[in-house]
Amino acid sequence: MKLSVKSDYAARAVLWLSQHYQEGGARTVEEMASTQGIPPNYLVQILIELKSAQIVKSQRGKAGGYLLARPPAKISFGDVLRCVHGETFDSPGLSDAQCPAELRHAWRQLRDAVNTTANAVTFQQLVEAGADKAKMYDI
Amino acid sequence: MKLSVKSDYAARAVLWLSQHYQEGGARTVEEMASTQGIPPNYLVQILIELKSAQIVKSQRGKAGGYLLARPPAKISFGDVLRCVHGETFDSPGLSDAQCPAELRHAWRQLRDAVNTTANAVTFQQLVEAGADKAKMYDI
DNA sequence: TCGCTTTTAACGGAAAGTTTCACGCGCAAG
DNA sequence: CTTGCGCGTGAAACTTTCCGTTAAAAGCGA
Repeated sequence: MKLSVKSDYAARAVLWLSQHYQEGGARTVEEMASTQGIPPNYLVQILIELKSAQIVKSQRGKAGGYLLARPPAKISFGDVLRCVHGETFDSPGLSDAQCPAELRHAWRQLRDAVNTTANAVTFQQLVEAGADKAKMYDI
Repeated sequence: MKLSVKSDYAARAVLWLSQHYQEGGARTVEEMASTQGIPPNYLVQILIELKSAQIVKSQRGKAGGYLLARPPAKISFGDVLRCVHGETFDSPGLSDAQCPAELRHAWRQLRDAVNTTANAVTFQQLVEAGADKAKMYDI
């Protein structure tokens, strides 16, 4: 089960915004795209989806750009995945009546496993993990 | 993250072969396809992949067909998923150097969660779960 | 040899994913 | 109030994967 780059791009964007959340100002798409290695025009589309999911918000005009809609501690990995793809995990078997009941049960187990772990990871945690690692190199 | 019908078809096929494992004989593709609601010509391709992964084996000629290569207790859900798709879980971020280390860690957590739960489910368990449920209706 | 089955390769339409382009809109500073 | 900067939006072009079909080759048993 291979998922597309879109979710990776989205996660990078949210992580980067999380790392700059303290500073408060809005960040431009261009800066985000160049530092994260994402095609700028594609990133725009992703950010719009993230915005309609209330994960980020935007400011227009001069000094405009994007920033998180809420603190990184309140944004989970699952939130971002659900925004980009429909669900964190989905199989045709889950909605096909032809699929045997015992098999659907297995699919549900997988879905639940992904959901719980994805919901447990917040971007606050990721930022702290990155900061800790950076601190190690400071010694 | 939506996965294709292919894995569902493959799981149904293996489950069905598991349910007939005791009887010993080989089952034809045609029978499998019609009872499980799978396009026969597509099922052929899937079975060949399952065969090359040593999950099923085949017999040619009259009274030919497919049967499991080993007991259902030794076949996990993860085995079938890995056969059909490359891995049970894969994100571009896992292999892209551009992806921040802390993010890759999150991807790994998800991958590991899927792997462990998918490996924990055997087709023996699924068959028993189905049999138990059938027994309930016998009363 | 003949009929039954798997095996293999190739084909093609449909859908999704990825990227780029062009132009309209809103805010704020000058 | 105009102008410049950056977001907003839709659509086009392109690539890749998915899904299923077709047809011919080859093995096995009677």
